[in-house]
Order: sequence, then structure tokens, then C-alpha cells
Amino acid sequence: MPELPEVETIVKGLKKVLKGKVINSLECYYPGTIIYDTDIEATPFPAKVLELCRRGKYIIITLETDNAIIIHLRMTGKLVFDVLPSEPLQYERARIILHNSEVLHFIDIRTFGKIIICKQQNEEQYLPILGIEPFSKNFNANHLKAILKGKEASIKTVLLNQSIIAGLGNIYTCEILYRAGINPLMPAGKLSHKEIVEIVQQTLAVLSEAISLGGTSISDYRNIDDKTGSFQDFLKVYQKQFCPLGHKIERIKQSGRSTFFCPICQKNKS
DNA sequence: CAATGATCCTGTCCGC
DNA sequence: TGCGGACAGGATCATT
Repeated sequence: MPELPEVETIVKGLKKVLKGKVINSLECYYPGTIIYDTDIEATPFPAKVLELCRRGKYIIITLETDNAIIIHLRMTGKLVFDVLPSEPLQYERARIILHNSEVLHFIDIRTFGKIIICKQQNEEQYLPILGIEPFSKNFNANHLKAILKGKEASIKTVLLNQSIIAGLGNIYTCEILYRAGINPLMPAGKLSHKEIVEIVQQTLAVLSEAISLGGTSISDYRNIDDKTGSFQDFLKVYQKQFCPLGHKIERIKQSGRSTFFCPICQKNKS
């Protein structure tokens, strides 16, 4: 479900309610949702929250105790901040309980999401290799050109690959390629300099707009106040019948995922 | 190596 | 109304 703008929105919200607060306990209601690092002490709580950040689609919560909590929401996970009810809610897989009966519900219909608690020094082993952050200063045309060089996979597949660029998912890759006017089937290594410049610019534009609108809520995504984002109102191709110019949108499969694109506006062919 | 497919789950939607 | 199949913001692992 959530891609970079949604995770970024969630982290912003979490900072307001978690930073400096004390976590009293974690509760797990679905086996496997919470993963404990083998180096974690028997009673890691209470522990004060030092800092929160996003890396790709991962949420990382740094605790004062040299431990960290890593959260990945996968497809349907959401975090909802509330005051403590006693019974688990529907689809609530885990819960982070704070000091003054405040609670963060981890709600996840499809149960793919995970909460990991580990030693900060072990963080790396719980995170996959993640590529460049779109908002880092290295994310520019020359650098991207070097990354894409020689790649025969389609540009859509490459943009989705978290080990190459961290944070893009199916919605935003479709939207970026539409705005850049690039056919998603185009081999990544064959793009011109101008096309790569366009991808960089449109990636930053789309992600920034989406963040400023609180993300995209197609079905499950909500921020920590359980409110929807509004970027779905500005999608141009994802799950659309027609592009803004009235052309028929085509839907194909790439790496097992649906790609939506306009064959007229995104003309450069493989 | 890179590229595909199955898999982890539950819910929704569409066609028959 | 009911049922089967396809599909869903993701990522991993096995296979080819």
C-alpha cells in the first residue's frame, strides 16, 4: 500500500506523537507480525523514543536504549494513534503502548506488515539493500544515467526496484512515466539524457506534490489520524480509463504488476 | 547474473 | 444469491 509519500506522511505524524514519549510495551496479536532480534534483552521496555526517520518505505524508530523499531506496512498496513481501548480492534495485528494510556494500533488486513525490534547495531541485517533516495542530492540526471547504464530491463521495472531507487511503488512509477512522456516498456539503459532529466524532475515533482497532499488513498491507506490523503484526485493514469488528453489508457503486466500508461502520450517505444 | 512465478493473506469486484 | 477467478500501494525466495 504505502509508497514513499505515504510513509513520509506517516513518519511526520509519528514524530508529533512519539518523539520524546516512553514506549511501555509491544503487544502482538498475529504470530510473526513482531520480530525480536536475538540480541534484544528480555525486557526492552520502557524505552524513550529518540528519533524517527524514513528509509525507502521503512519507518525507523530509534530508542534511547540502543534499540530500534523498524516498521514496514507492505500492502495494507496502517498505524493509528489513539487512546488505549482494551480489546484488540478488527485486523489489529500488534500494538505499541505508550506511557499515559496512549496507543499506536498496527492494523493490517493482509498481515504482510512487520514490526522488528532490534539492536541499532543490527539494523542493517533487517533492512534489504536500498538504493538511492529520490530526495538526496545525488539523485540527479548524471547519477541516474550511470545507474541505468547497460540495463536491459524496462524502465518501469527498474524504477520499482527498491535496491536501485528506494521508495517508489506501482502508483508513482506509473504517474512519473506518464508525466515524463516515457513508455514504461522502454529498456532503462536506452533512455536519452533528456529523458533521464525528465524522469528526475517528474519524480521529484510527483513525490513532492503527493507529500504535500498527505499521500494517495486508493483504498486502505490512512495517516495516523486515520484520515485519507488526497493525491488520488490528481492521478493521471493509475487505474484510469483515459489520460487527461482523452486518450485510452492501456493496462499491461510488468514484473507481475499492472502498469497503466497512455500509448499516445508515452510514445517512445522499445 | 537477470527475469519470471509462486507465495505470504484477506477483501472486493466482476462475470457467469 | 452464490461461486470462482482476478486483482490489490510489497517484497522475498526458488526456479529457469
